Amino acid sequence: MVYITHSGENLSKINQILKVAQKRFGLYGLQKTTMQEIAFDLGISKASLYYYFPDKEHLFKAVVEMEQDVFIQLIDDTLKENYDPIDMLKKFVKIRLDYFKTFFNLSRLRLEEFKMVRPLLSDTLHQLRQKEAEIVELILLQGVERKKFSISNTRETAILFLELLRGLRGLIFQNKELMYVEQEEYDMLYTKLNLFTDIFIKGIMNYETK
Amino acid sequence: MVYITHSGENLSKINQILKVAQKRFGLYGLQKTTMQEIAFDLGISKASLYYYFPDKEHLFKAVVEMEQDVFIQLIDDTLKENYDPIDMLKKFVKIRLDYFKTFFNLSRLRLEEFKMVRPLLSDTLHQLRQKEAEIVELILLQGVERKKFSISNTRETAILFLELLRGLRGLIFQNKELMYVEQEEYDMLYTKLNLFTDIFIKGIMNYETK
DNA sequence: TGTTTGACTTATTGATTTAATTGGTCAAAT
DNA sequence: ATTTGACCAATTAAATCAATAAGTCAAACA
Repeated sequence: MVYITHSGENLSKINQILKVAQKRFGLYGLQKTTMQEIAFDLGISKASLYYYFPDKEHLFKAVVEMEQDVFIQLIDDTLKENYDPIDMLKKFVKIRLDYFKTFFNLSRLRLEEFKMVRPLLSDTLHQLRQKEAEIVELILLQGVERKKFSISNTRETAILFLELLRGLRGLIFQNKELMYVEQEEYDMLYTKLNLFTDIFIKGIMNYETK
Repeated sequence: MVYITHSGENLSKINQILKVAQKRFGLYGLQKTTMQEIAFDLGISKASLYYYFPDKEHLFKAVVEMEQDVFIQLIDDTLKENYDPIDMLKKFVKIRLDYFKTFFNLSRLRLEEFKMVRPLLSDTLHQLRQKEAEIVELILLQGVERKKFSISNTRETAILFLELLRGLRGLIFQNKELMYVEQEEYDMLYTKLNLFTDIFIKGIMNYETK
């Protein structure tokens, strides 16, 4: 994950840096956070920061990757407790929304900046998408196995499902300059997501062996 | 539609202006098109242009409204020939995509500019959304009447369906600076839209009285 | 050897000014 | 009713310069 591999003793230091950086980046975004500020928060010099991370972008990337790991871990843990594919899919939608709620509202990124950052996070975001697709496909496959779902191409369907979720969420930002979302908007989105998920589930249900 | 109501003789002149303006706006967008250029294309002076339209924004708005009228008319005409709700929904999706294909590829707007233009077109776009919602709801209602669909809230479902379409389309622009879309991307989107529409239709189907 | 730092250079950004372009007005002409 | 050249004000684009932040490095330290 991190650019330079460090010895055991300093892993906590890196985590320390990541935590502080996460807070700064979360509050002010990539552009409006300086390396000096992060160093100041840590009580070290800017030069020391560059000992652990080659540049600002790698540090930012490491923070985002850390956040994604937490998200994926949460999904994995929650789905372990569930066994009904339908419930799993619904749970997935909820956890996913909650994650993005905290993620986006912490980082009051301007949409313009998010565009700048995108190429940098391109592969990281791609990996997250892949991981999400795997999770959803797994759920769908379990549904097919138990004769609950009837899906010809589970991979394609999983990706479609995720893109529909993403698309629905994306509509919120269409009129905005800042990426800040009100609670009310999240509630509305959640209602829509549930309505959609119900229809989608019914749309992939197996009615033949009923 | 147009700001000033003119007498019969000059309606063609306004249409003439709209056509020329559409071409210019389509090629270069709102900002990079000057009133002088449009006037030059028409062979009249800039001041004459201001005789027909109070300002640049109203002219632009009139062009967009003209394009929307064409779209709605095409939808209405096509749906008149069809009577199966499922076919109608599929046709709607296709016509809608075709419309936006020509619309977006003509106007190579920068996404940044589109944001600037949005408030100006706010009510116009809202009207189009309303009209689209009416059309889709009508299709759904016909499906319910014929016991083909089972929908508790047709209005809500129609809006959801449209938002899912919009969201899916919106994903294309996420990585772009320019709003130009390759044919290949449209083909992929069309495949996804079809897959989605099939699942959605199955998701609102009535299986009880089968 | 692994870690830290102040002093330094270079690249970006922000503010400011100025010149050029463009949106919009109007009296006069047709 | 329609058209226009001349005009003004507002916006934009380019250029310049100052300030800030990114990133480097030799030396010090543990």
